[in-house]
Amino acid sequence: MRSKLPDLTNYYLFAKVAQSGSISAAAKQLGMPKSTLSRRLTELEEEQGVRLMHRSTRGLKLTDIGHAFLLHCESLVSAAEAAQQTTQVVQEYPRGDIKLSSPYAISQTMLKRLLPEFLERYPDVRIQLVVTNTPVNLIDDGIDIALRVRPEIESSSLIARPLMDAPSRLYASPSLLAQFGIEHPLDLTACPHLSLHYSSGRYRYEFKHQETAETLSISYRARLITDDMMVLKEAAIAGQGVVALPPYIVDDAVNNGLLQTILPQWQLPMGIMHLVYPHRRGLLPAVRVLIDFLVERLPQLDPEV
Amino acid sequence: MRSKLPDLTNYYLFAKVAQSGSISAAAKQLGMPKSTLSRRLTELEEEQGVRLMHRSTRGLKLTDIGHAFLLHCESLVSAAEAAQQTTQVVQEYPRGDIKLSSPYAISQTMLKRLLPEFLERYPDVRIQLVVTNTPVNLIDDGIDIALRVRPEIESSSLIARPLMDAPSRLYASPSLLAQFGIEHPLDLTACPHLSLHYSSGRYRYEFKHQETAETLSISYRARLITDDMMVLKEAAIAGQGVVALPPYIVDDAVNNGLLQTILPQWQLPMGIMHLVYPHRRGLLPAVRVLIDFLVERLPQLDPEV
DNA sequence: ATCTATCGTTCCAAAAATGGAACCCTAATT
DNA sequence: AATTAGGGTTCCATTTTTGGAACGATAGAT
Repeated sequence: MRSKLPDLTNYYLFAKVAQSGSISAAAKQLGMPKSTLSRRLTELEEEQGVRLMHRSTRGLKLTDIGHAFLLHCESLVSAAEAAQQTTQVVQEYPRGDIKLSSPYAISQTMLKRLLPEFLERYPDVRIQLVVTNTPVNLIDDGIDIALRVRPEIESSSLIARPLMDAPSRLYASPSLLAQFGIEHPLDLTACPHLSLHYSSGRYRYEFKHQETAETLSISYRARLITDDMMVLKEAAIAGQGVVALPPYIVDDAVNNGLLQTILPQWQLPMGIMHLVYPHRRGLLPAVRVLIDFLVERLPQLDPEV
Repeated sequence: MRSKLPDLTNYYLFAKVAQSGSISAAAKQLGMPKSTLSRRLTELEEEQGVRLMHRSTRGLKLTDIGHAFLLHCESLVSAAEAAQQTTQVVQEYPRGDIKLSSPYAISQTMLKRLLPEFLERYPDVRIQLVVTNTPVNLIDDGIDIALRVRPEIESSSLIARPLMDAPSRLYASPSLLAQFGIEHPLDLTACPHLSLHYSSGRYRYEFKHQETAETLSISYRARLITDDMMVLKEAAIAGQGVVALPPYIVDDAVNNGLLQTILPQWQLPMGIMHLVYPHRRGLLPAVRVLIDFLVERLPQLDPEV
């Protein structure tokens, strides 16, 4: 434990004065009054209990100890300048490392097409893409930007930017539909289901009729539960059950006739795809341009898989 | 020119906080209120324009840039500690380098006998003995202690410690005295002289009778002028002239009958042997003990050559 | 689900640092 | 020898910083 903590700025000032050879010259160079400089050097000497420089009317002269002390002060100044440089260089233009978090689905359908373009445009930016369907803690995991799809944007200390609506629809294979003719939500109680994993444990469809606004809640027990939308898609194509997925995931399969939309009149809760980041202030250029890039390009992305 | 100079203490505080993992812990460790610490870290981030750490209710977590910044801060702290050590280690006990200045005469008759004892007593002290008869500028030449013999102690910004009176007396060889019977100062106008070099150019004896207090000033032109008292002594022994010298230089020659004291009733101006050093405050132990040693031992030194 | 301990931040009166002017001192110049 | 220019120091009203207390927020415990 230290009873009195030293003002390291005095070390820096001492180095400057030693270089200049006089307090007056150093004061002019530093743009500070010589009275302050004089006082702080005296403080430094008293704090150290040692005379570092002899005063005369024509300037200063370092003592032997002053010389030895100066050597370390100079390396201190170098370290300070190096530290400063690490923070300044990343602010000049987009450069440096970004850690981006995304769910599988978005990564595989969208980011894989967008990120190469971004990297091309900003050659000094490196991206670490963390793909996971489990919720991430931006701060604990050191994430700069996270892409999320949630029923609503949760308030938190993070900044959120909505990107696009992410509706889900029900899909099934023609073969399954042939087996279970599904004309109404209540018909779903009879057929098998596939589902994303919900940590809440609430496996149910919250339907709302798009014209009558009638609501209907159907519980189900899924035969296959996973975080991987692509696995669900393939299982659905194989006729293993009904599944709720975002259209952009299954559009190609629908176009090819491998899957069909079920109950188009009944809407499922809308998800909102958005990105979050820790704060607006002190946003690095690299992070800022990636946010801007994603905000601009993701909503306009043509879903063609 | 820098418009706003950074407070390097904040770098140090940041390093401490990064180590501790929280502001509260670091505040306790540093013995400062956490409000100050919090404020100064915020200052640091604003000054750098970058977020160095993410705050949460359970502590702090460095950003990537914070980590990079920390590396340099740690080397800054190391430099500061090394600097501090250079000033502290010489204050613990007498150790380190001393530059001591002395005239030839004192060096050859006194210091040569005293310094070995001092070095023996303080094994971690090194002495650089600068022997010269020309006046030295303590500050320009980096002298810690200077021995001087002057008619009076000049006032200056230096600290002076009187050691002993340094009277001069007139000496000559028996052969010279046989040739020039000297019974009165006026007899000196006829005989040859040897003299120390006086930059003032005033070569004269300022006599004062020790009983009548009568004064008498005798000018002379010396046949040999030098800074080296030993040369003068040998020349006097060789019968080349009358010379004014301190007794301790010539005592052995007087005892051996090689020289004789002239005009013992007439006193020459007293010199004062003293030592000077730049300041009392911040005196290093090594310098202090050498001063004490010289003040104690030099006056008591038995002149036996 | 509620409570609690502990974190970081904010507030504002008190304490400390600041800096322009005046000052003293001495080396270099006249 | 007298003068002057240029250096470091001191003074004190002003500005800035400080730090104990109150506050707000949240992760972990009950």
